[in-house]
Amino acid sequence: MAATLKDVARVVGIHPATVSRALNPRTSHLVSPETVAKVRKAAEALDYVPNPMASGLRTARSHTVGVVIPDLTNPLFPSMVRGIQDTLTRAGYTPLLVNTDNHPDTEATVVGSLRARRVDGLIVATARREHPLLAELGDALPVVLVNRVTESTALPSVTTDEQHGIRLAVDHLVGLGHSEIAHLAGPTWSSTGHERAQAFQRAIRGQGLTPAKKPFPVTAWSVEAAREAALKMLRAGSVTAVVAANDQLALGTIEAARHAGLRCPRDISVIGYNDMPFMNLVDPPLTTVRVPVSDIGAEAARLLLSLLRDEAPSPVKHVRLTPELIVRGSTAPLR
Amino acid sequence: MAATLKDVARVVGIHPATVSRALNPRTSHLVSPETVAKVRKAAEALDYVPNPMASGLRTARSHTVGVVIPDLTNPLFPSMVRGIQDTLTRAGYTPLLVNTDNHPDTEATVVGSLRARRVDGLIVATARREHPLLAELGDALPVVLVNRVTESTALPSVTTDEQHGIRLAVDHLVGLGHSEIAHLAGPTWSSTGHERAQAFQRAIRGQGLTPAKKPFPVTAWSVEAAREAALKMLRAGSVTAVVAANDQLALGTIEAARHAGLRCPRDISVIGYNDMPFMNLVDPPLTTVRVPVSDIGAEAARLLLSLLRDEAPSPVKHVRLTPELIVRGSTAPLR
DNA sequence: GCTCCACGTGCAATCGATTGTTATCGTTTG
DNA sequence: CAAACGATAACAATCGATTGCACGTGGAGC
Repeated sequence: MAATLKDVARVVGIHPATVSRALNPRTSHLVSPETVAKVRKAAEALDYVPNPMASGLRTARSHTVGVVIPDLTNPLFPSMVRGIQDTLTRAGYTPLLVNTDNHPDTEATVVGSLRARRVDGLIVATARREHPLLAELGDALPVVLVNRVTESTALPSVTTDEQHGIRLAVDHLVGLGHSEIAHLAGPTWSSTGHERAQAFQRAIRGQGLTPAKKPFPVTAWSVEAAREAALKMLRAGSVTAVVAANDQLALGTIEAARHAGLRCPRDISVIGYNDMPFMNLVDPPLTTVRVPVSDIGAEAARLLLSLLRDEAPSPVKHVRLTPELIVRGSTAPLR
Repeated sequence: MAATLKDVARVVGIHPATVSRALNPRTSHLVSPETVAKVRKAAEALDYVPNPMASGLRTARSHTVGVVIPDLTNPLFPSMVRGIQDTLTRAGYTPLLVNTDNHPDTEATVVGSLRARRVDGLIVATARREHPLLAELGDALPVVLVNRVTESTALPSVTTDEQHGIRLAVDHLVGLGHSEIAHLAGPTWSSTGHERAQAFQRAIRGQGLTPAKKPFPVTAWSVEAAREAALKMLRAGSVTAVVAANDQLALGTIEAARHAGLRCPRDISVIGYNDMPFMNLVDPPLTTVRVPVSDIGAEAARLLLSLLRDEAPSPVKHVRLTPELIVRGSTAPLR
């Protein structure tokens, strides 16, 4: 049905190989300009579209990139995926999206299916601090980590400056007069959870305060997990403000506070992290650290593309973007 | 690097063609059980994974499906996409996701890229009532519409019962004592906008009421567009309740009401449609018609898979799922 | 007037899997 | 005893694009 190189060649009256060279920008200098013009015209007329399976078979490159995320329905990821998609597509690559649901087994399966599809590279948003699989993958094909990183191996990554983000949050609260500030930490297996917790300690000490008791890490990045942990935290001691490790945890904290008879922001201030969609419309509108999610995706795609282009192995590169504080209604001056 | 059929054949000491037949469940009956067993073992040992580009080239099937959505960052779609992904993946197909941003030109481009990739079929969530491109596509390959349908041509589809959903909303409001109920309609180019508007008229008349003045269609499914249209609507006459054509429009309506000095639900009740994530956390928690978004996706994928399997053209099939009313805080009895 | 080179193009092999046709073998049967 | 048969498996062609190599032509240089 669809036209092939041979069809174009027949129309122009030349050999298919010449048509191939003429149409490929990298080799078209080998063909006379007149022939190139004729080939272009004929290809256009036949609406010739190269068959990626044929060229992929020959060149062993699929022009396809695997994108591994925990779960597309987590509102953090759609923007990131858009950033990735837009950048990859513009460069002629097709992203293949898979979800791991944060299960290492599922991850192994879906990554397997990506490799079966012969993806040229991977963008991985599911890194854990300990993550043996990633080391393996990094040896086999270009891999870029987004958002989270791993300690298992050195891989290029695009992340944000957690240190800075958390400091913005803490400084904001201190500026409002708070001194009894607690951190509801993310899962410790996640680099973001870990780094934000450390950044919190540093920021607090930087303000001449002492960290509230012990850290309160949750087991999952979910509203439900946060609710329970926050309840314990609130019972554990007097706290007038909470820096949550992400927006879900902040929402859970607010619910827990409400459950404990505290009103936010009147009795307790809460700050989130990420600024997911609709966080301006929840009750109360959430003060949060905004992460340039779409840019992270775009940057990761660019990084991977550069890896795919270069033959020579380049030094492992880390890109860090800067978050900003968005002040809304969930934080208020200490009364 | 990776093992091929030939490698497996060499290990077993037979011809590659036989290995191919042994490994393919559809042809393995042509090979003796003992050979099949030996082949399976060798394939396992070499960790042979078939090259989809090679088999796709030969069979002219990519085992790939295009999924065309307006915009992944619209919270309605991630769930739908998950439903599609999970179902397709289980069946050995890989979804290729593209965004059109509701631009027909962008759509033409991205659909073009899908066809260049030789997708075996399409799942399209961007149908407009007038949509010439869809007729063309439907002739060229299997296409299933989701959520929205078109009048340009008859294509299989998976949608919800708008009639029923809107009736649930209207009946709820009437039950609360409202009689001056308006509809903030979606764009008329969208079948959902159109059908919900018609369903509204019917439901109102079914309650023995008269529809409030004229319809108020917005130009886009956005909070901003809704805000403006809702302002005009509120000025146009007394209204105690609004059925919005989707959640974004409901949010815009609530903002407009607030701007006009009305409190929701005290002075005005508002109902949304879809029940996007976080609609339980906005202020006030949104009463809305919940659509089984993930099921829609899964059902569409199943429908497409059946089309891909059958050689014989089957009659065009339409699946309709039933929505339900979720009552929250944005509706209250008429005072 | 000859060699040599550069340029443009053709030729043919190749990527890995699939599939229609053919060959082989052991067995059965008239 | 030969032909026929069924079951396996080998052979070879094919899908469409790419690419190393060979070939021919025309022009430059001596």
